[in-house]
Amino acid sequence: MEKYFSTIIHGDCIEEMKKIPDNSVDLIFADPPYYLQLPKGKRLKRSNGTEIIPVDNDWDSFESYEHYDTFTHAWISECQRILKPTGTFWVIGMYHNIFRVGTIMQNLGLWFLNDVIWVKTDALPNLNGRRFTNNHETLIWSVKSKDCKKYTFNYELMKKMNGGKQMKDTDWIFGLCRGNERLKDENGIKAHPTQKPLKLIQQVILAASNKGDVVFDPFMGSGTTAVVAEALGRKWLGVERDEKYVHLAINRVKDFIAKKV
Amino acid sequence: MEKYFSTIIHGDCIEEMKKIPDNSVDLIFADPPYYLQLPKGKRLKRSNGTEIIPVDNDWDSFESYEHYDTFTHAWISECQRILKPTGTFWVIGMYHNIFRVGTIMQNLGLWFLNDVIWVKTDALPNLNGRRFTNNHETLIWSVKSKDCKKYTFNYELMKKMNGGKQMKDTDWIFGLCRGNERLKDENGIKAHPTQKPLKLIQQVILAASNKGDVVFDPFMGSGTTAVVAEALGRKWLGVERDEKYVHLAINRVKDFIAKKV
DNA sequence: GCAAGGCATGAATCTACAT
DNA sequence: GATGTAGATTCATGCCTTG
Repeated sequence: MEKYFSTIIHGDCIEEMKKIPDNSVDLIFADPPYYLQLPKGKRLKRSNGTEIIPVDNDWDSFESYEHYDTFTHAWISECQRILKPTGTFWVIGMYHNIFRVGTIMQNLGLWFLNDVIWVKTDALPNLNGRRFTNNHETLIWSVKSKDCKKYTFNYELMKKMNGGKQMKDTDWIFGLCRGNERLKDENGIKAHPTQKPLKLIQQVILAASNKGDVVFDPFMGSGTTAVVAEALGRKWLGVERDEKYVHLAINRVKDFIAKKV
Repeated sequence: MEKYFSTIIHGDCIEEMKKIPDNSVDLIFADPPYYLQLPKGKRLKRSNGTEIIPVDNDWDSFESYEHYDTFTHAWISECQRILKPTGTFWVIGMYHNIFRVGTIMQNLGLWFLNDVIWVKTDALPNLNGRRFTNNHETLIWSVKSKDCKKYTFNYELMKKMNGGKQMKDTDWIFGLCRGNERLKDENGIKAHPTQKPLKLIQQVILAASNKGDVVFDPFMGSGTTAVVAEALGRKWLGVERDEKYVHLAINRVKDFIAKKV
């Protein structure tokens, strides 16, 4: 286990998790593919003619709900296995996928503590006036099983961060990841399509882990979990399937450590 | 069909829906049992010693997730059948049940428009400091199938009600049903454990139906959907299994009509 | 240097119509 | 019916240019 810490493993998360012992991580944060089912190749345009770049990456493509469910069941059951009885497991998603994710979690015996709503402050408006603006994502917060009562939750810290009042599942109000925080490629284009804001992950890690705890992320992407865990003195470990993102995340963490020292 | 309008049918909603023709209702609002899985007989107490009355009614008891799913699949597939291609179907729930409900809806081919968050302004605080305050419920808004594009949505009205800006899925901020609005029995105790606020149902009906449309509610409970539909000039129809609530709702609607005239 | 305004852009299940 | 093209539509934020 120890040899792994503070590294991003390039590989399939299910295969890599199989190498991790039972009951060995304190906190899991997972940002899996959402299976958006957007039409391939079609681009929505703003009135000024600029295009909206959708998430139509290969990693978000599945043949059917059934295929998505099989994949989801596989990685979630590994997460459940490696999670300590005192640990907690977070998954983020949207209405496209979160209901399926939640059902599979319950079927596996994971026990829900909350469904937390990340309310966005600067989401893309609905461009055709046929729906309500899609302005939030949902985080499911769970424990390994119903009888896990002694999980880590820094209630008082959350209360303090919320101005002295008990933090609610709807008090998670953050902007999207943009500006200088958003990683860009050599052409100035966003380097990862779904980079999450530091503040969001920070709140998760502060709420549900302590210094020295092991934080695991099966879909490391641009490495936000790694940077926040490193900054907050947690041990961490991540898996990422796409080599391009592995390099992105490793460099990001290196940069962060270099600037800190 | 016509003979049914503006009535509350006493019976099992699945059996009663079977009598309703295909493609015949414009809007369905459903507030099904949440399957809270609270321990029977246990009562939480406030610090002043008073008891919190939980929802532990028989209608919320199921043997297992599987039984809940079977029941859910049955009533939702009937709703899908009776819904017009131009109509929309709303279901409200919490983290205990909404993920299962959403998965079953997707499996049946219902297509999601939004998941709307009802943010409460006066929810019960978390009493033991082991979770975030549970401050919202989730409404899934859907159409009969993916290809139903011409559904009713009063976009401009919603925008106007939201101060001239596009209404978001997180702009649904209402207090709980309390005070004079909350129905009481002869002893002054709440007459129905989960009575929904008028404002919430009003926003649903205003958003997704027009005058003269048919609104259906398979779990009528205290009759909130009936009262709002009546007030807004919609035709309506409801089913309720518990005879006590049927009488409650009928009297409530009668009172409402009497006061209006 | 500072204020004002221009402009780019965000996990998006788009709609209507013609062929 | 399936497929392709044109069209209408939006809000908050932050960086950058201009004055």
